Amino acid sequence: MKRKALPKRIHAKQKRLSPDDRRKEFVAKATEFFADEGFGGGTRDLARRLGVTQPLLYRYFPSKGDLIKEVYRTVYLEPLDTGWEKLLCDRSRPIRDRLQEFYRAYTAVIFTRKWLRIYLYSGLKGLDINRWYVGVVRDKILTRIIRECRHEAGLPAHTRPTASELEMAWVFHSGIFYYGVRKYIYESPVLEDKQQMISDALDVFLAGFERVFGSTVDTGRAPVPAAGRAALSL
Amino acid sequence: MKRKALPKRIHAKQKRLSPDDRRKEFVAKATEFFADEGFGGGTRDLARRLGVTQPLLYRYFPSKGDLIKEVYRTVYLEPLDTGWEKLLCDRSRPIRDRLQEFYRAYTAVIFTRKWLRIYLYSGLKGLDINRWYVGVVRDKILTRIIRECRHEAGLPAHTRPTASELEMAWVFHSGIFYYGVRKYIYESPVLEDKQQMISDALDVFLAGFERVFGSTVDTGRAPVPAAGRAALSL
DNA sequence: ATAGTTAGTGATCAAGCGATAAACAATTCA
DNA sequence: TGAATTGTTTATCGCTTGATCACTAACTAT
Repeated sequence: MKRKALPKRIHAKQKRLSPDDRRKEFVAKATEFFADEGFGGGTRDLARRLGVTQPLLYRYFPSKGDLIKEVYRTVYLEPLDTGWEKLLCDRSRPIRDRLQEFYRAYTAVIFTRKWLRIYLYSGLKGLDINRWYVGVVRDKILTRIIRECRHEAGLPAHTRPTASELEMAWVFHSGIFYYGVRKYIYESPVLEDKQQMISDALDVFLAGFERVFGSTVDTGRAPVPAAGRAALSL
Repeated sequence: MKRKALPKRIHAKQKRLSPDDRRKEFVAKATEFFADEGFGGGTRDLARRLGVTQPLLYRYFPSKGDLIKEVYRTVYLEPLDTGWEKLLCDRSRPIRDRLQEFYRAYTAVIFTRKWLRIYLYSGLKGLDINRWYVGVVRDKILTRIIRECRHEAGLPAHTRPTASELEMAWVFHSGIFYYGVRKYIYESPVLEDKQQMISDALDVFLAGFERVFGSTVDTGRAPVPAAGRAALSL
């Protein structure tokens, strides 16, 4: 591209990017690379994919582990905190709309081959950042969802969710999450229309939640239907 | 234990097991080992855990890959096919009981650190056996569940499930599945009572399914409530 | 007992790994 | 222009990996 004089040695490509751009490029492509190969992938293969030589990586990152940490940081933190909490709590809109929009936006971020694979790999490594992320989902998302569901059902919404309620929110959330795993990790055929999946899942969850945990306010049913939470009879 | 005369060399332990027992022991412990370390774990570490030397592995398995294949086989195939299909289709019992018992049994098999980790690792490798397993779950479990749900809701139960119905079964199933992942992979606190989680999830799913996909037969509601499957309004 | 078979071991190879040091090339500034 | 600086490569080190080979010791059959 931009080469003044032919160097004596035949260096196929010598870009000489600004350090900051180079670093960002390294982290971005390393994310893809480790998503594909797992974190056992070699630094030589990674460098080949980057179009540079392997030792150059060590000018930008002290060790492979540090590069990986940076990959984690960008994957986990970059897409987060985009006003989702406020969206979930905006009671001027119907709860169903809020949840639908939230999950549309949330899945638009995490339903990529890259994100899901890095997430699963880091989960298998038992990393702290993964535990932290699970905690964030629980406290910032699921707890709010339950609060809003309670409010909708005419239940007191200011107390902390019960363990059972939280668990149901997890089951619902994980069900949606696994749609992405099936599609991008297992590469299994899924319902092509993601929005409909979310919509249906929401319908099932909201209807079921109210019926199982809801009060008598607007249903006329007993608070906890006997058939609904019956003990296992076998 | 059983040593006639002290050998000249100090061989700490020389068990000399029958080949068949040895092989089984190797596969079993290799499963645990790879579940812990991932399939990148070294053969030397594995051998150390087995209490033998590394070359001995190659007397029983031509290569590390072959050993791993055998691990897959035992993990995936061994616990399968225990009459679950018949259980699901036994219409002499209430559908809720059947599903509850099925998921109690199913999760008793797969909710182990070992099973879940091997499953996730193999999924990330994109192995055929993993795709096969996903197909089995879809055809042998979820399709039957939907058929029974339809029967329960007074819908025709002999036609193949729609893509939407199948997707909802996946969301439900995955939600339960991920309870195990949260507990054994992320080691995150979960609702201690697994049975209650299953029970509640079932209640939500059954109530929601009937409301979203159900007919008018026993509910007196419109077949597809307008509010239930409304298009997203944003 | 003794010969034959085979489970198990120690030593080692070639290849690949992460990481380092020194040489070189491109840019910047005097 | 020439010196200093910094990005990039070549060459290489020490270590680990999967795999192999020759050998030893335990079991089996006669």
